Amino acid sequence: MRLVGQASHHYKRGSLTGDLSKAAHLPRRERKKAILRERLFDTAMDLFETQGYDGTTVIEITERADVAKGTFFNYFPSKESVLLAYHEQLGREIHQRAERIARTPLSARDRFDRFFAQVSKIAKREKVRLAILIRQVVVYPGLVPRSGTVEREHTSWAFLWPSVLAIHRSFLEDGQERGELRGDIDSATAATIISSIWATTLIQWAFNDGGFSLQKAMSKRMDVLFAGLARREDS
Amino acid sequence: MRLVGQASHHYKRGSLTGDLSKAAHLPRRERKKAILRERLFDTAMDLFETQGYDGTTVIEITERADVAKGTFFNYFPSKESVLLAYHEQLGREIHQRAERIARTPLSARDRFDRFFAQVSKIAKREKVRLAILIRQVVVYPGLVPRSGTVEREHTSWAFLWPSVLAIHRSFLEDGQERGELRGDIDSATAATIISSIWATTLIQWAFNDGGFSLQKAMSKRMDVLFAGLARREDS
DNA sequence: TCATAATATTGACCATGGTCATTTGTCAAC
DNA sequence: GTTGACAAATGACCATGGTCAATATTATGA
Repeated sequence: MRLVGQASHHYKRGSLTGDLSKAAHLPRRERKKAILRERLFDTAMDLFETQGYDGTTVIEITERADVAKGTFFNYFPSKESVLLAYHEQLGREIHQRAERIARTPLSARDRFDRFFAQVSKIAKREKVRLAILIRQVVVYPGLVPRSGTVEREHTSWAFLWPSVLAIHRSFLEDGQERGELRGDIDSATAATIISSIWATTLIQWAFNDGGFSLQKAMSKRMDVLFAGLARREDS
Repeated sequence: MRLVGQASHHYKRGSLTGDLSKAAHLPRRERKKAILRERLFDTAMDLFETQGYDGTTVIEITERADVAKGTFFNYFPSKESVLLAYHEQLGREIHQRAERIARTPLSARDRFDRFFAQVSKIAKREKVRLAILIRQVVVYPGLVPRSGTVEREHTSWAFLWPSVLAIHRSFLEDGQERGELRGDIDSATAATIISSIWATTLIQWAFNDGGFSLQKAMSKRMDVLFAGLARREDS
């Protein structure tokens, strides 16, 4: 238990909602509300990071944020939902990178490799928090995206899957390089496979306290996936 | 929430510990202890199945089993640990099948297919319980096997991974068919990939209330894995 | 049969996540 | 200013998972 992490505070505050810069023109009530939510989020995540999720009580959070216990639940429906907010934030950041990569003229494999590099960087930065997230809510039904048809098919790792899907699709739709991937595999299947491998690798990495190179491990597995398990005649 | 399932009671009782048949010659104390543990396990799982995990309190379990609340914690260190016991039981059953298949003279793909068929059957039988298990503890660190070196590398889905590994290894060590799989892929990597795909597929299936053919879905994904994502020159 | 030790059962007790009626604060209209 | 309507903060309260010292039960030996 416990998962006490070294308190690394290089986390960019204020990124929970992108609106906080715009928040200046909001009515005072709204502005204060947003600020307090942010403060609760930051306080909670900091405590999670230093004391672990289970080792942190809601009262600790609210005392440090200097509000009453009940106030916390005005802003977050549950203790766990703080992690859900974190999950969304992480997903947004990752997806932004993915979208940029999807527009880059590279081979399929190179696009994925670049994506892995980016995610690895983020994972390294978020190590402790990621481990907490994984332990606590990764398979949680609350993370299942309920929107689109395709999305509904995917159950966990909501924060990776859309990005992988975007990259894979971009490749298929990208006339100039069509044909480098097998055409008979639908995007959803490919994305599911890739992100499930990612998920497993990330879990291993997080629980291993970052004891191996995430990028190398993932690259090795992608080698296998690209080339296939079966022995090839032409080799 | 809730996950109320149709109460399907075709679950073989008394299989929590294989010793229960032998239990007849145990001293009375030991025998009673084993029986009570079994009763608590069965009662708990039945309630989980009908009312969901969160919808069942420990008091409900103990009242139905006609003991005091504290007694429960003499037999299980936590409510969740009932699910851990279930997880182990499931793992044992699956692994037995895997070992038998590993000794069967079939091609690599056929061995895996047969294994999938078996697991699919078990999954169908255990549908509700499996969903509960997944929701509650699948990624839980308590499930990480801490023994062997290789095992420690794998983080979740402990109940699938050893089986997949066994089959894959059996194939590699099986002289008569060596060469059908690429030889440069180590067993652990292959097993990780396969079981992570399995995990994702199972999660999707369980949360989809068994709304698609587990076997077909898995087969499709294995096709991709065996052939590889990259376009092949010789096709 | 009794005394003693070993073990199992019990329920009062605690900590904590979460609820909700009540209180406090904010803002606009007059 | 004063008032009233709305929103937010508050902490007493509840439910439940888990602990533990006290009690009851069973086994053993004389």
